[in-house]
Amino acid sequence: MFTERFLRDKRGAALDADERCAIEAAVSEIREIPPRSTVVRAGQPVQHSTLLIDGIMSRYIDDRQGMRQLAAVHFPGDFVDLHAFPLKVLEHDVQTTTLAQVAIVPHAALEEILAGRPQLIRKLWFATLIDAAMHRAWLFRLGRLDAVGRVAHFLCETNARLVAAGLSDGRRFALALTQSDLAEICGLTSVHVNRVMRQMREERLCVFRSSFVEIPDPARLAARSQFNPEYLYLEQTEPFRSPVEAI
Amino acid sequence: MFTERFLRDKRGAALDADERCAIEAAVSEIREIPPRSTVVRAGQPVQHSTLLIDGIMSRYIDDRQGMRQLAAVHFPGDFVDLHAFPLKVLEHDVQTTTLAQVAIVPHAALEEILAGRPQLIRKLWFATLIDAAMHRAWLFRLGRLDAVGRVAHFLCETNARLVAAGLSDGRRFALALTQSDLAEICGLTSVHVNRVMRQMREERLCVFRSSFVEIPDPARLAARSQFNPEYLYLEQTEPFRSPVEAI
DNA sequence: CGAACGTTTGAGATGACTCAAGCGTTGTGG
DNA sequence: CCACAACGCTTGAGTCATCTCAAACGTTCG
Repeated sequence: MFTERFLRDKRGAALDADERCAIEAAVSEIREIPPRSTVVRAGQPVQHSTLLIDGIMSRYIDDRQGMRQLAAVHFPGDFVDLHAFPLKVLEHDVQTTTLAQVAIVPHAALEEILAGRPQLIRKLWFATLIDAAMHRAWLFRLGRLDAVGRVAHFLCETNARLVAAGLSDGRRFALALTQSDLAEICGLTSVHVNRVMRQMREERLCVFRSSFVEIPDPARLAARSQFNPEYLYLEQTEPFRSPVEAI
Repeated sequence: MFTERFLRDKRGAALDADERCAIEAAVSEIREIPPRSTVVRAGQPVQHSTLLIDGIMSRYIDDRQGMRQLAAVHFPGDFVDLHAFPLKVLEHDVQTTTLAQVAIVPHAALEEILAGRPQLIRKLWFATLIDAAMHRAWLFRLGRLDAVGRVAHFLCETNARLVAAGLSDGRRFALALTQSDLAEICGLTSVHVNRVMRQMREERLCVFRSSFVEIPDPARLAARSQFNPEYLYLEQTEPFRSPVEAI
């Protein structure tokens, strides 16, 4: 079901059968949303949150000149705008990046199922704090890495998350992002992302072509970008060790 | 008392008398911590959280070459590492920046007072999500602003937060940070921060000297840095309007 | 008085940006 | 079924913001 991937593989926060049933019961609707559609606009009251079943969504802040900075990218299993549940209003926009299938969870229904389940509240809180931990990793990426490092760091993170979601084998995965998306994630221009991708290809760090990422040596990519998966609070971090490190 | 400033001025999340009493009862100890002391180290289990009463603390991630990226700066009234309560372990370090006076809240005691207070849980959750919203604003700052914009944005944010805490009159406030601290906040080198400060002084955007900040025209500084205080979820945003805008 | 620390300035290097153009693919309407 | 528009990718040339390295200066504190 659609709660299958939510919090799975998160250290000590995986949902039990009752909690999954409860969340599924709180879903009012399953919906398909076209690509590049705004789901939540900054400053507007939010009555429900969306659990992403399929596709990619993102959260971002625009500047006055039309430049955009992404603050998060969401993959299947993410409770995209759960933040809006305690906050009531968001200060940023939420958009589908690709065609997305989502489960709508009205806040009123969420409120009801949380009534007798203090542990579930704690797990939802935990989930939002992992988002915050990812924000911090992104701050490190933008503040202290060069262009190649930033892209590499993002791809390491994405690989790790998709492995946890069962959507990457650790070296290859589908990723329906454009070079412009990558630029908005990494605080770069799309032109420069293009040059970075070429360099990474030449150095055999990673190949990103036609919505597909291939990482020949995940440990080398992680080293280049100082990627340390601790902040994802995953159950086990084995998949991120290279054969060389593991020996 | 030391809970006086916590969540004050936060839209719809201010503590009531009972909640403040409860938190104060949960405090095990008031402590002074010398400047530049590490309070929490990444990866180590945390048993208590610290409510900052006086001074400045910060949370950061170091890279391999000794460069540091701050992810948050905390002022009096902030529940500094409340994140550690649901997370149990942090993925970043927490340090005092100046001499700090803190109230220690053991997680076990916090657990007890939360038992019969679902509203308080919600408010603590809210408080951690405001930190996440600040992280997003910082991402925008690092990803899309130039050096002057970044420093200006940080000073606008700090001014707004200190106004809410009663520690700034909206134009002048004490800020015991070095130019190196500012560099670690803004993803710059301290040398460049120095040049930026000079430029801002020359353009009368703001003067930062001997731990004191003076902003002649807050609206102009906000415009230069595209600062929009929405993400701080403050009760009223009046103090951030310039006389010109207000008319 | 000297050490430590923070600030200030200069000169030169470089990484990322801007502007501009061309190319390839996809989808759509004549 | 072709033409063309729209979009994303690629590349080049030149510019500019920020960095690095280096040195000097001021202040504080023991």
